[in-house]
Amino acid sequence: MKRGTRREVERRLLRAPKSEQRDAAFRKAIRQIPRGKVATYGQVAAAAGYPLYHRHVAAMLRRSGGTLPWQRVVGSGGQIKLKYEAGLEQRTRLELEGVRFIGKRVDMAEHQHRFRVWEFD
DNA sequence: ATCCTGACCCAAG
DNA sequence: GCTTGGGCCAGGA
Repeated sequence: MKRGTRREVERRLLRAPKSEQRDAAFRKAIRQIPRGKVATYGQVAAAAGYPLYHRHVAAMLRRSGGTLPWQRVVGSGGQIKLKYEAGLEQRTRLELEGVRFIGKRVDMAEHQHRFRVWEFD
């Protein structure tokens, strides 16, 4: 993927619709979740600077194909929100990263990612 | 403008 | 553990 100078990126963002900026912020937050850790939709939204936009994180994830570690985003309490096969795949992917489950939920005490507070933009 | 929908969330019962 | 109802917000029809 082409990088672009910081200036170009900034200019593109200014021109972009608000929803694009939001999604970019979501993606940025999600990319910061390391292997073996997870964050909730709400935490991603808040970390990105958009509290109350948890549903939109899900919407963005749904559209965005493959480019993100989507399996690391779960529902509150560590619940997997995807249904059927997709849900199983997410669980499998997480377990492959070493994430342990307690029943149907991710062991959040052990695997929840804490976003650093100083990463605004 | 209205109505519906969603990989959500939370408090109740 | 459930199930329900309400709140939340933007996008699409």
